[in-house]
Amino acid sequence: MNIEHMKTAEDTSTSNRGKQPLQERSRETRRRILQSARELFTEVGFEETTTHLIADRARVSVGGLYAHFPNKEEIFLTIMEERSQAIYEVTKNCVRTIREQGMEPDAAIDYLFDTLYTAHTTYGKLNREMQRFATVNEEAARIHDRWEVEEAKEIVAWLEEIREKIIVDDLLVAITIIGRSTHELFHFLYKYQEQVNERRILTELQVMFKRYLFG
Amino acid sequence: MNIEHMKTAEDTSTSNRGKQPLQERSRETRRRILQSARELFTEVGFEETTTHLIADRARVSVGGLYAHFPNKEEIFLTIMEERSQAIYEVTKNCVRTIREQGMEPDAAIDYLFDTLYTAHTTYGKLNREMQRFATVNEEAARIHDRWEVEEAKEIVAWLEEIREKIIVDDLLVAITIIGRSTHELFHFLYKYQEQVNERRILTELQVMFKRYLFG
Amino acid sequence: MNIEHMKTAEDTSTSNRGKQPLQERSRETRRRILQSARELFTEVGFEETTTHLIADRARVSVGGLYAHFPNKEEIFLTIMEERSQAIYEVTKNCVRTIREQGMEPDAAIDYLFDTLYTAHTTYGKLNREMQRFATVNEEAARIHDRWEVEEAKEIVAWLEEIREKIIVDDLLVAITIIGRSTHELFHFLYKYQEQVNERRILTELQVMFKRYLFG
Amino acid sequence: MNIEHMKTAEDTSTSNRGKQPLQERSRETRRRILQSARELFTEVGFEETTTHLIADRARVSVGGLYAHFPNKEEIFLTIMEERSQAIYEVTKNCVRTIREQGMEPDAAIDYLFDTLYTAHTTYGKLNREMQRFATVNEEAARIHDRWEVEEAKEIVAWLEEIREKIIVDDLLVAITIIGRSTHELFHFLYKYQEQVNERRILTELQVMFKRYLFG
DNA sequence: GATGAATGAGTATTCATTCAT
DNA sequence: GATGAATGAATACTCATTCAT
Repeated sequence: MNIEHMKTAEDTSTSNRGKQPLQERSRETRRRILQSARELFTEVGFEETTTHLIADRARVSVGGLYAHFPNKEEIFLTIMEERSQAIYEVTKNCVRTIREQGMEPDAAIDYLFDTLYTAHTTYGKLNREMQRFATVNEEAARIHDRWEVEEAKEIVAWLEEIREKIIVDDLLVAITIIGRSTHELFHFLYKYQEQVNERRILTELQVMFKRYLFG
Repeated sequence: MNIEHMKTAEDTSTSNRGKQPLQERSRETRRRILQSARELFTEVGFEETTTHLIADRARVSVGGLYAHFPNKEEIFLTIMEERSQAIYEVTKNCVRTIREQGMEPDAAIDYLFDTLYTAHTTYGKLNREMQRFATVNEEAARIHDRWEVEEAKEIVAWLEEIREKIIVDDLLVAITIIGRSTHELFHFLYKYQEQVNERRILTELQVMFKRYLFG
Repeated sequence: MNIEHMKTAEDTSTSNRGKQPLQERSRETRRRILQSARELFTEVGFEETTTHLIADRARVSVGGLYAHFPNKEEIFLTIMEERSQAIYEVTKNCVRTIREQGMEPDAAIDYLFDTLYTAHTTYGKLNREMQRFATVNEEAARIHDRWEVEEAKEIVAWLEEIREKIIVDDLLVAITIIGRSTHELFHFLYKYQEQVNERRILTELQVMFKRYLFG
Repeated sequence: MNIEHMKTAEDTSTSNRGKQPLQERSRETRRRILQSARELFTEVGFEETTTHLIADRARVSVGGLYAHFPNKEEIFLTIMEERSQAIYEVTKNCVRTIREQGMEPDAAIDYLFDTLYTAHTTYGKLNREMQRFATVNEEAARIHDRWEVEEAKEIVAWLEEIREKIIVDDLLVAITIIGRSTHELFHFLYKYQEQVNERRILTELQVMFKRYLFG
């Protein structure tokens, strides 16, 4: 992850992952496959999700799967791409709102993290599976890193605008630390939400970041 | 993970995972099996490590594996237990040294994190695999949580001693956040050590935690 | 084996053991698998028949086996069900013929046992394997008992019609004894057919039963 | 099984099955092995009884087993021989008692079958396992047949003495039929003793044989 | 394009037997 | 003689992928 040389996500656009079917019926089938796969990856993880399981749930034949995707891995990567982009969009919109409403830094941090937490929670287990996959699979690592950089860029751009209020030297390093910590804690909260005080921990996390950024 | 009701790890000591062979030859074999398995789990992860692979590398027959461990899972759990305890011991010794040398809080944080980072780096990928395994396997989750609690207790005990210097309300919540963030960043550093400025990020992490705890 | 509460076999019909494939090619494969398995179970018994052996002989891949049956056990049970039903049909038809032709009891017994012996001989060793399997496997025991009861019902029904010629009190007990003895002797004859006078022993068995039933 | 050319069991004496250890300690070990194996074969059958199980129960090492017997099969055969002889002795003693007490044929049949049933019941499942083993293993078949002939000879000898009361022509064939039927029914009674009227069926079996032999 | 039957290499695990100590 | 650690061939079963229809 070369955080220095940021490229925009569009450069290496992923829109042509798998085949791009021309007909409407086919697009609908592809959608159903992705939907089923996303559910299954979320419920039981990548390894435990068999191609038969995906096909059955999508009401497609196993062979049909391979008309749309070259292999199971590529199905996961497609979903990973989609999902990463979705999270990026949330961040981007957050930052826009913060700007438009001229939020105070403290309030902005609260707003940003609350929103992201909600976005994360929807596919809690899938996020973890994506992170794990990036450990094992080169292409997944590329996707993960690319979107992480995109997200960082959005936030850094905003922080630049309020640079004088920030006591941290290296914004990129700061965002890296904050980003990774956040993801880990989000996952922790997702997993132990029954046993810990979710709100309490989320708030404390915001306190830590505010103290770090603004003193 | 019930961080409130802390038990000491010794209570549920794991020293008798697998069979305890009587003969020296057997103990040596067991050691070789664990060594090979540890290497393979680190290199390619749990799923990709086959029993034949472990056996071959340990210069044991497949059957031999099963004379020492009831199944592949138990081999992993044994290694996980061992490794978790080792990390805990490092923490414990750190805290002792901090106390004995009467270190200043700031210096203590630096010392603690530098030491832990070194300890982590040795088996970087294995740590991640352990964390992932805890996601999927109940017994692994128990081991993970148990040792995490032990570690937290050590650090909290020290923080209590310098309570007046700390501006955080809930020490347990603080340690949870710090602990999780730390593990994640350690893993990040391990993975990208070639591409990022390791020292720079580690220092910045310490800065964040110091600001959070001491203002 | 509750011989008192007779249900008809049709109630718990087994026709849907394994998957019912839709395509003709698939049905043909299933037939080949059952054929090979039947041969092998007959030749070497259940334990010694490996899934690879069945697959090879059926000119199917191992995986193919599992597309048609969930496991090796179920293959055996399917064959057992089939075979048990076949024997039952023979009995049923015998009794019908006896009735239609108004056979004398003595002649009827001769006819019944000769016919059943022929039916048994075709799969002599398989019958024994089935009996043994019923010793070890609950479902096999159920199948065995169910069809034994069906057979007994047919014969008892006929005996009721000629009740006044029978000197035995409890027809059910009598049929149980006769049935079990018959199976055992049939197996004996099958095994030692080379070394003993088949006809001689079969005749003598009929004599014993006639004397027992009719005095 | 050539029932015509009867040899005495002593001819092919089995006394040298396995090694004949000289020392007392060794004989004691051998006894313990056979005892454990007999129990296990009875409880779970031949296949399910592992050499480790036998060794553990006999408080011997696995290797120790092989000092006394060349393989697992031979352990079974030794037990089979022993057990067959024991049953033969019961029959022999029965016949002696019948003779000494000058029992009437009817009473003698009752006495014989009641005694044999008791003898069988003690190792019900083991008997079945022996019979099954004789199906699969040549040597086991030889043992089975040899002792069956011995038993038959004892009974035939007695029947010869009361020849004028017997309406059956060929005593050997009669005894074969009776013997096989008896074993099968004994096993049936052993297996279903909870669900059927044991006494009722046993009595009826005796009735059948008496009618057959004496009219 | 779609189907689903078929493939077969790959997996964890078992267990009778051997043999160095 | 005895031990018990070690062997390794063998087993049932899985599943991503292919391909004839």
